[in-house]
Amino acid sequence: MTITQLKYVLSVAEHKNFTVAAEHSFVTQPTLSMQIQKLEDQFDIQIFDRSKKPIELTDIGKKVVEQAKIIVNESSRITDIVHQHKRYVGGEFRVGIIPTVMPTLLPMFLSNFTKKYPKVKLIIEELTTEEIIKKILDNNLDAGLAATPLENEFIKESPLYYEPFVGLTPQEHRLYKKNQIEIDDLEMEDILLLEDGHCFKDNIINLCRNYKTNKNKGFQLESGSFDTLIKLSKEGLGMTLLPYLHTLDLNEKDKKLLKEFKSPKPAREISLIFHKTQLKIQLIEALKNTIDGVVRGAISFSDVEIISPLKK
Amino acid sequence: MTITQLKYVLSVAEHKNFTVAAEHSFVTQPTLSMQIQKLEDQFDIQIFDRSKKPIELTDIGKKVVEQAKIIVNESSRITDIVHQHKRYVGGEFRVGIIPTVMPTLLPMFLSNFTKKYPKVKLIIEELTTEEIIKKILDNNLDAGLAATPLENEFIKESPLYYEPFVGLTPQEHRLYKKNQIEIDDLEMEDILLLEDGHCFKDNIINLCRNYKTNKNKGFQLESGSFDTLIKLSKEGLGMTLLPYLHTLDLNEKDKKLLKEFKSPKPAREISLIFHKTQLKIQLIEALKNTIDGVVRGAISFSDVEIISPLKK
DNA sequence: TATTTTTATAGTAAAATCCTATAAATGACT
DNA sequence: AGTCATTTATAGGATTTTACTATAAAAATA
Repeated sequence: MTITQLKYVLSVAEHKNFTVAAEHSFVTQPTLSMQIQKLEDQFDIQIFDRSKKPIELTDIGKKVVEQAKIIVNESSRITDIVHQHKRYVGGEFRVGIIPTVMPTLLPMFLSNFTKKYPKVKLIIEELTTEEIIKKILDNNLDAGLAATPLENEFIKESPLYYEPFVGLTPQEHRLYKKNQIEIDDLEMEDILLLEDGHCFKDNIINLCRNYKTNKNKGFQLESGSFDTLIKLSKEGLGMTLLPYLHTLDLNEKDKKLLKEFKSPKPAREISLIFHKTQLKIQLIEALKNTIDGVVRGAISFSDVEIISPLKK
Repeated sequence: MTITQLKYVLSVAEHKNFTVAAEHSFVTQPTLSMQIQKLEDQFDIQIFDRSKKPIELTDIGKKVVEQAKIIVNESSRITDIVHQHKRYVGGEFRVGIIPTVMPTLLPMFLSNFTKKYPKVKLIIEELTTEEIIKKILDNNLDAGLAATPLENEFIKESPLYYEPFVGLTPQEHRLYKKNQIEIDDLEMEDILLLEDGHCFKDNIINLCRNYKTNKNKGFQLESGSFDTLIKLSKEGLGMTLLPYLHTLDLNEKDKKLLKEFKSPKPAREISLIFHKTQLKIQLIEALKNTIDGVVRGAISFSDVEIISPLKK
């Protein structure tokens, strides 16, 4: 039994197809087929049921795949251990970023990072907080950028910045006249929210819920992007709340609609998160330092009240 | 990197010698040396400091060895998983037995077991309870026979029998006249005990401590074998306590010195113990069934009071 | 039935692994 | 220091393994 064979098995288990699996493993299909056959012969088992289309795992195949995952995963850690020892900053670095952070933060640090660490192959994925956590725990992701605190015992959080919520009120809105708004001013019913899955939505819900009972009237509108929310808001459908960094690239006209909160401003905490075992710690620290550097100029609120991003 | 290379590394780490390691790996020394060099070259590290005699691990070498242990261990589990699926009862089966159980129990089941399961290569080691637990947790042992309960969260216990303690009193002893003895009769000071490390000693200490404060006078004599204790006892140095099965092969003269406890007799619980993950579960169940079978005829006390084998 | 897609097999080239023989290095001992 | 013994490294070749190309066989689709 070799690690290579196990990788081939995992590839077929993933793609349910020998030909595709072979391509992803950068070998020809006969090579992969024969190695898997060898493994099956050695243990005298069938890992795959080739009669089904698409190919299925047998009962014992499922167990073997589970164990193979562990072995391949643990094997890949040796490389990390060596890199860590050498303080080598390079190799693949897979980072997940939540959608409400991606468009504002990524442009700020991406080119800086790739220039400073040319040997790192940065792989960025836009994912929800739940997906990021799951992938970090499964070792399918090396780090994530998400709103915290997450209260997950296996995940470590390293806060990067506090991003206040900023109100955006249409001219007809009851709060339009106010210079600054307060949490108590908010009425859950007339706030336009992002669709489910975005932790920013949960941030807002928690923000309101902290100070008054949620009347639970159901939200009239849910959208996946702030741009849509802003447009709808300007149509007079209600106010909305934006994360601070998103307000920076509004046009001058729209900026007039913004309403800051009174200090301490309610804010979300954005952190670099990663597995407690701290694999690829140099890469993580390199990324943290890079983001710290670019963020310092753009956002540095300290007198804030952190709102939880968790569904209650 | 291959699993074979990692095994070679572990072998050298264990034996601190390439030549010896090669023998234990059933390859020639150049083969092993070259494979280790290949691994070192691939990661561009030195795993071993060959200038030291005997060979030492480098700092990074230690980390690599730790990870290699995990990988090799997880790899070996695949075989177990396949065997388990096939309900195959065979292969190596490593069992640790505590010294006070070994001589009485092993002869009872050994030949039965090897006859019934000729494909199993049974490897028996005499070890203390602590050593058995450690080795089970490290996957250096598949099962153990020890006094329970152990209160270890990773170890499962499957009780086999309850073995009462039996007193042995010399003729001059104050208890010699009694027909049956009671726990309250015991005086810690005049009981001859096994030396430290035997859980049977802790059994006895717990037995006495349960009913009267230990006067902590220090024990006059400690020995590693019951035979010695019996001889010393007959010299008039005090009474001693034996596990029931040990009393069966005393000569007739000595048997007259035995004093049973009143029911419920204090007893130790002897269990088959193994890792919660239940690797090699068929083998474990095969062994349990075999022992159950032979034990039923020899020992079947039920109205007993189980004494803890743990140091308090 | 013909066509396409997918997996298995055959034969061969490339590579990796292991062996024997031997050199080099290290330590021990005279 | 010089010799011997022990241990690790190197060289060269045999064997085995892995991977490739080409193609057959099987299954699914049309």
